[in-house]
Amino acid sequence: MKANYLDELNERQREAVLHINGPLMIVAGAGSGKTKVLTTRIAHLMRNGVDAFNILSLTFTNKAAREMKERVEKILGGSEARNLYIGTFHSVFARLLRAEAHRLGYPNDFTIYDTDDAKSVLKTIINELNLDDKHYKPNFVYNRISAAKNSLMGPEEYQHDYYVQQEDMRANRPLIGKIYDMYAKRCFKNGAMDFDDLLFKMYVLLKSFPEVLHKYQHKFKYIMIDEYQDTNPAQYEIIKLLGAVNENICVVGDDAQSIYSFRGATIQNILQFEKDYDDARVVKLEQNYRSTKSILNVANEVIAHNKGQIEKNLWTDNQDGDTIKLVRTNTDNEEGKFVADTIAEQKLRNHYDNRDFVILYRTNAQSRSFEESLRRKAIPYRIYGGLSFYQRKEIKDFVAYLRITMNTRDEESLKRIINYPVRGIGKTTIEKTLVLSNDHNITMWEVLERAREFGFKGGTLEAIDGFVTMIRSFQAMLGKHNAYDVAVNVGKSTNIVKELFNDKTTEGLARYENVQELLNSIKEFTETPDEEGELLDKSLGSYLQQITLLTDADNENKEDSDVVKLMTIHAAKGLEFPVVFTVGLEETLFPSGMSINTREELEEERRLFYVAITRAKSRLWLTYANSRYRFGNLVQNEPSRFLEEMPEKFIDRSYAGGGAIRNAFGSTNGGGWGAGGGSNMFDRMQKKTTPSSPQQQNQGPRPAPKPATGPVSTHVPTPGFAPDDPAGMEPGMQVEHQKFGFGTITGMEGAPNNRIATVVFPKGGGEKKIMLNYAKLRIVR
DNA sequence: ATAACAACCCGGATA
DNA sequence: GGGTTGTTAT
Repeated sequence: MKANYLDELNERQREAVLHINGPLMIVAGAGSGKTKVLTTRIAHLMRNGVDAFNILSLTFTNKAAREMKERVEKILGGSEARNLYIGTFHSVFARLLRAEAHRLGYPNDFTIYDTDDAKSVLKTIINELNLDDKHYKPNFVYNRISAAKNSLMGPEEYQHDYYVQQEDMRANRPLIGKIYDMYAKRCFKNGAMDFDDLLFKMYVLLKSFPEVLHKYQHKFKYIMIDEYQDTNPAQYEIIKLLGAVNENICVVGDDAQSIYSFRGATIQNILQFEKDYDDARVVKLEQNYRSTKSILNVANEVIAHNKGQIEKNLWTDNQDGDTIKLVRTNTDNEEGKFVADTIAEQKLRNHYDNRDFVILYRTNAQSRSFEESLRRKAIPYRIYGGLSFYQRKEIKDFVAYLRITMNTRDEESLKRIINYPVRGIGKTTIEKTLVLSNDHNITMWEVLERAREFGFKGGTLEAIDGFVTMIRSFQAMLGKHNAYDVAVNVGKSTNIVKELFNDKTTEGLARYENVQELLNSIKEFTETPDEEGELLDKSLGSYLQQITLLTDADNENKEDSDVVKLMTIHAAKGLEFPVVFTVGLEETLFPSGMSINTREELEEERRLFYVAITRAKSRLWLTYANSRYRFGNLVQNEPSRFLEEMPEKFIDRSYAGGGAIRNAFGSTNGGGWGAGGGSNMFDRMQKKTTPSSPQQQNQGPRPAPKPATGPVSTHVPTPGFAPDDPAGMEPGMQVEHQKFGFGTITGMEGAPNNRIATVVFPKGGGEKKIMLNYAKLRIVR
């Protein structure tokens, strides 16, 4: 062990580390060395005689857990760190529940349903109730149920809670309680828990079985919680229960970075900590080691617009650094192009690698224009988020076989693969099985097992028996072979691997490779020592429960490859990058149009902006576009209100054109470039510029980012551009297009209600087919 | 049964 | 625009 581990800490950090017994709250500002303090504290506890087996450390992401474990190991040197119980709330509780599930009537190998599984179950139930799933949208219902569970409200209470019922009535969806009830029963019948159940049932378990609570209270004598500001009431109550005896609870958080209220998190948990534990020690980490003064000052001033923060003054010894660059472009595509150009330029000018850059956006859908522009410039990139590996269809299909092998109650998985690959068990048979299972109150699997008895005949009976025999053969393997051998056998017996192998299309090839990758991951799982806790559980059931809790970001193998990263701001929390582009800073997008109705919502958006800013170590670009495509049509947004909240001193607005942005803010016509607005004004105030590409402007002595290619498709529409009725358009006419500029209609085809014009745009890339219902054209003459 | 095509929906962030 | 679901044609 490093003897001098305390020397590497500043005074505040040391204070936090040295506190051993009793409740402790560490208020850790962005970039203040939070992880270092947490890991050093764990090491310090162990140094002072605390057994690793008695330490529980909970995080929100697998990545944070992994990192913490590695760093503790590094400080301690030995292998003792292996005995620590470090993991995400969900994965730790899944493991504990796995050990205790029988008490709740669940199989120990219960299935964990991800969001898609859960919504699919909900859709089934909604249809069973003869409700319209356009009105009772599974997504909406799921969110309601999720919120209920996160505040520890079961179906009974939900249906009898006056306030909740009022809400559902007002939303004209009075039957959500009924759906919740059926959903809970269905999940139980299926032997399945969804993500929220992992918290909810954990609470129920501890509350209902004092001996279980007692056991874990004495096992986990020291508890640490990372990102405490993101805990929800369920997590809060569980922590409180577990820590009630020893009260050795150490929470770390930053109220300024609370961005998960949609997941039920309540900022109250951190604000109230001192009231919950009256002898709590509070330590504030206020020195930032990450960012330049410019960046930090901007961040501080932005967050100061929120009310009711824990008082703190984040400061840094780092140098002033560059100003923050504010960039306005005409369209989302130009925004993408600007960012790609700037990355290329910065790589040359300041010798950055691709891995030094991150592009942060509010919504995943924004990634498209950046992907395109990066690809065009041959800059390698990777998008984080979106579909996780385990959400791909071919993987879910394969995993469904494994799930049904472990847990035959799992109806969702059964339905998924009962006729995949096709084996002659069609819709009618499945329906019949379903009805029988409901009538006799048994699982579908039990119906299939007793198919003959239930009157199935001929080819159908044969097919069913074949299926049952096959699944049983997998189950028989479990005792004698490891998870990998079982999985390989599943691939063979079902013919899935062969079938994918024979598919020579590009997608088929990718699917085949994905399944191979799945098999590899199972192999790796069975062969490597356990990551988390002392439970050396290498079973297939354990594997299945873990993978559902993995996200895209946990695909770490490409972690340090030299690529530009693209992700949502949410996904970037806890990370840092030398150069950050925060994009799409427009009203209705960021802040989201859905979160501007209450102060609470808006403040959370602002905290999100704060998180985005504080990811940057040395350079920060903020970009926004006058107009962008959203759901297929062009919309125009004003610059984000957050841009007004930044101190002028540290901002370089010359990229955007200082006049232009101020005009947009003060504009009475409201639009970024409405009639007589934006572009006109912009022209007037920047006489020397070419109006076609405002993002390339360079006002000061500072060198401009010089995009390598000229503005090919950049066209600034005529002031007052408004589309004309397509009905009046005929070949020969001169028209104007928002992007392609002026052109001539040379041909017309298609039905009267869906006419397609052929238009030649001399400056906009030649001949194009324009669907008149979609693209807006202005008739010039 | 599958492929090709039309209709429809989406409002967001995640373990 | 893009992804998914439903419908129709072969």
